[in-house]
Amino acid sequence: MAEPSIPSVWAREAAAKPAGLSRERIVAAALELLDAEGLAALSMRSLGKRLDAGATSMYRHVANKDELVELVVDEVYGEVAVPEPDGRDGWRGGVAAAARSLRAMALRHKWVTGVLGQVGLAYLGPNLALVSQRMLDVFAAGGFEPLEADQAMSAVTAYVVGTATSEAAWLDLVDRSGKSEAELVAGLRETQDHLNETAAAEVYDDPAVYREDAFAFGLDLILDGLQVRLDRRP
Amino acid sequence: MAEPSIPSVWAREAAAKPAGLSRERIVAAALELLDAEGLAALSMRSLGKRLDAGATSMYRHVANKDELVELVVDEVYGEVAVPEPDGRDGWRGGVAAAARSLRAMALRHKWVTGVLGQVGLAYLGPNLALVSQRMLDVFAAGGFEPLEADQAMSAVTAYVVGTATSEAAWLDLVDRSGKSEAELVAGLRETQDHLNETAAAEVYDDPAVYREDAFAFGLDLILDGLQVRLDRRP
DNA sequence: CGAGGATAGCGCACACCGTGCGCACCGGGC
DNA sequence: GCCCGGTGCGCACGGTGTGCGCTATCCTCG
Repeated sequence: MAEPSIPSVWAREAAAKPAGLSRERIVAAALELLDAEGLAALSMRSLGKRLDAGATSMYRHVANKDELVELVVDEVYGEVAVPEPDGRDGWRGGVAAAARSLRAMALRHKWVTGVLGQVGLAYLGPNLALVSQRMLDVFAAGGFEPLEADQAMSAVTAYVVGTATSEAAWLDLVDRSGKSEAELVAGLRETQDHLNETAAAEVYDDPAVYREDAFAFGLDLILDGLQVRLDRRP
Repeated sequence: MAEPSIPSVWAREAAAKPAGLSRERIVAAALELLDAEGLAALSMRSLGKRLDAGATSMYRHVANKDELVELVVDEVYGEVAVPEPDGRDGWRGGVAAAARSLRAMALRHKWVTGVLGQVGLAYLGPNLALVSQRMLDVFAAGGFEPLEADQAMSAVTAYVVGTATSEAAWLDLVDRSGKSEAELVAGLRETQDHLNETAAAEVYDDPAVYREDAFAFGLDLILDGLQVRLDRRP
């Protein structure tokens, strides 16, 4: 108010609203929108609204909606942490940590798995490539041959992504239903007569804990399988 | 041609164009369309055209487009073959066969993985439920406890679906590009400097064989891991 | 300082989407 | 013969991604 007019105007322009669009700002806004409202709620129009921009203004900075989404996917891949090769937990600890980090990312951004199924990422971004490379390094440091390392990495990521996909879909269903996870399980068990599979899960108080244990179980299977392969060496 | 006229007319009505819409006919047409042109090409309008029907005529038989898609998904799950428990290949052979069958189905219908990522199948259809149940039976017959069997099945299907998702996306990209798989790999290796992961794959003449070997590798990891668990028993 | 060209943003328009609604028709029971 | 439940359809509405051409702004060069 009573500030000297010139700097205050400048400051307000710069701080409150970055004014100009830019690739970064667009990607950041899209990420916010996706996290807050899900994949279906991301449209160029809604994104424009969030940026105080017109519906087609983003096309100066981004070729497609598809390209935009790929950029956001790569952005969140930047959150995945892969330990250094030769870390003190060995290859097994390193791979497990990376897998958990990937899973955590996918559950933090429940829409990613939906995108992975939909769009065959045309050009994998730098962050995704980095994660792959670093996982390969961990396997290599563990003594796996390049071909083995490649296939092992594919197996681990396929498992993690597969798990996360089904979990994300389930969680999405849960909070679209409005009920709690436990209630919904109970309800399903009534309507579907054969579901003795999840019957096994009822010993768990907390469904989230069950899901986490199930994930760890499957991950251990793969890691044990890799260990077997290592032990069979000359 | 020279048939008695009355039965021939009747036959033509019944065989050539079933005339009336029905859930089955709609689902069958949707499946054809999906297999032929992919998920993006399925719209109520295009489906109506294929059925010589109006765009909204299907809504008498199907609640939603989402429900329709779920029906089609369950339909193709009917193609998945799970061996009898106690088959002569043991639990390991049975699970492997089921996994291969599931993978083959997903690659025959490249759009399914896209759907699995998108829609949290609200009510799993009978065929899907049957496949799950039969896989559980195979594990049970192999001596796994119910909880273990449940988690093992989840792990295997997560791995298979995860693999199929990334393969389907890749294959989709391939034939959208118009080039051959080998050409596209070569092209990508030039633009992306770090891809020494797939570098390992170049020893293979046939990319399809590589993909199959990679799948078998990961599946064996899981099965070995399960064997370890079994051997560790009292 | 003034002019000119690049570029960002926007509004409009187009073709397409899922789907609610009410009308027309048609086959079977009283 | 009449009625009536259900089937199919056309229309319309609000939404989508995005191509196109206008305007306004800002940077550069004379």
